[in-house]
Amino acid sequence: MREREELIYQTIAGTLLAGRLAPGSQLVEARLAQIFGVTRERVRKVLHRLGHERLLDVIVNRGAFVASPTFAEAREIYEARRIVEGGIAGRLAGRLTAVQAAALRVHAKRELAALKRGDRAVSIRLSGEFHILLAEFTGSGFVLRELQELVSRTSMLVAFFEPAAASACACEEHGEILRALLDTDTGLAIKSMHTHLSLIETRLVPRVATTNSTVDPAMELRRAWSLAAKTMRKQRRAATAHAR
Amino acid sequence: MREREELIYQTIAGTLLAGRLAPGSQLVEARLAQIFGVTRERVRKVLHRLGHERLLDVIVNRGAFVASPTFAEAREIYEARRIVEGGIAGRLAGRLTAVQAAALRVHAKRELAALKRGDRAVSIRLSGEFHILLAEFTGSGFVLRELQELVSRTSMLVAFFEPAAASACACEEHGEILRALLDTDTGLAIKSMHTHLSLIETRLVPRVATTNSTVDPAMELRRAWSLAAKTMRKQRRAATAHAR
DNA sequence: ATGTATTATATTGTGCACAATTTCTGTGCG
DNA sequence: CGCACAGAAATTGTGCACAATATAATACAT
Repeated sequence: MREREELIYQTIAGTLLAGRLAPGSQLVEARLAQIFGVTRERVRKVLHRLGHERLLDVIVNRGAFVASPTFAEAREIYEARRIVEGGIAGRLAGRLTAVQAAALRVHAKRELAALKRGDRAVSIRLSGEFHILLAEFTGSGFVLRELQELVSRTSMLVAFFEPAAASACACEEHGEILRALLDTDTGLAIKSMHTHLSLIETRLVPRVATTNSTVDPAMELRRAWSLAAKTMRKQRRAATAHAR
Repeated sequence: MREREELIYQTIAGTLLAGRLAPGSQLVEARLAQIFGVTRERVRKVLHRLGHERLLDVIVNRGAFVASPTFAEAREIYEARRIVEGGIAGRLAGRLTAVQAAALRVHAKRELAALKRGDRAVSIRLSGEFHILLAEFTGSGFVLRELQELVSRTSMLVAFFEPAAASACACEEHGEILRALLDTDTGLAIKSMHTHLSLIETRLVPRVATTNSTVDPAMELRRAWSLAAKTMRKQRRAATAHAR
């Protein structure tokens, strides 16, 4: 029962992060409960958790709504990232262990490869992971969690404000950051991180009230849920097969 | 009813932050509900929230326990602070507005005054607020919230690992940070913030299993609650008096 | 005496029914 | 037509009873 709740969380969060749900639309507890085949209390808890993480706006006595970030909020998120990732870069510069440096180098190589063969999906994923990787290398669980939250919210912003196309970090910039980190030039590392994030930020374009997709959010979630359930069954089957 | 819940949260959080509760001791829902005069569900929600903020360890099917941080975790918190406050300092250096600079200057003056007249309570409060103030000046609500959480956890650590005495930041160090921020020397600002935090960290002393205070945590909370209720009544009376 | 199975107790977790609140809808009135 | 207002409908919020679980206590066998 407990893992079911986690799976529901993952499903809703994933759908949200992918930007498949229209900002401002309400997620009705009873409806979702029916879809996921659980009681309302389970859904309720998940919704409040997502509210705490600011992926949903939950308003008392009114319900949970898909967050509809303003452009100003978007810029605030990027500013926050400059601050904490700047801090990370500053702390990491000249202090990377050999294995960390190696890991970053192979990561950079994979990024480049994905880019060259035009695999956009992988490219996006890897370019996000680069930043997470740096956070991990600080050794601070707190910092890691924070950055994960920031990256999550960034994904949501990108889905709403970025005109369909690019959305992977420019991978040479990652290379440059890595080079600065390997050197002992703290100032350069911070600066290249700052400019990198600012560059990504400029890709956002302010648009007014995107009232697109009048679709019922429940529909989208039902789809995501059936998909999740299917992959779970597959995994479970593989696990039991492997257990022999 | 809603404000009651918030007041309960504040009461427990405050007692926790002051280090009045023995690490590891359990907070039983039913007991607290009785003390605070609410149903178990209200208390339950507050406890889980505190768990999310890591002031309590909540374990499924077992309950909520006062966090008992290890020394290693303590050091991790300080490292996290170096990273994010380093980031803040780096972002703020040479960018403070006139009013921000002024505010920091009067703050520094007040700190010095409190220190000189030996008012330890005010001194501690002000030295904490200095850091929060800097976070505010980034203009990022996210960063502010993060730092507040870090400072909260620091308070708890100090209560457990610091040998009774000092626990206010050395105020000349704040002065030095301020000076670096007013200048445009980013590197210096970051460095002075780092050394400042490291210096505070060295005041912690690792001690094993402080099995002190076998007192019932509920007792302590009852006391805190009656105090909170009293001050609330006083405030309310003042408010109605003022309304005439 | 010691270790183990078993019952008892204490505590948390959950479903459900109902209360409280907000939103929608229709109606009367100017 | 516009607007206030009352009632209905939809939705969230909460207390409570009981289920599930973990811990403590007890009995029992070796």
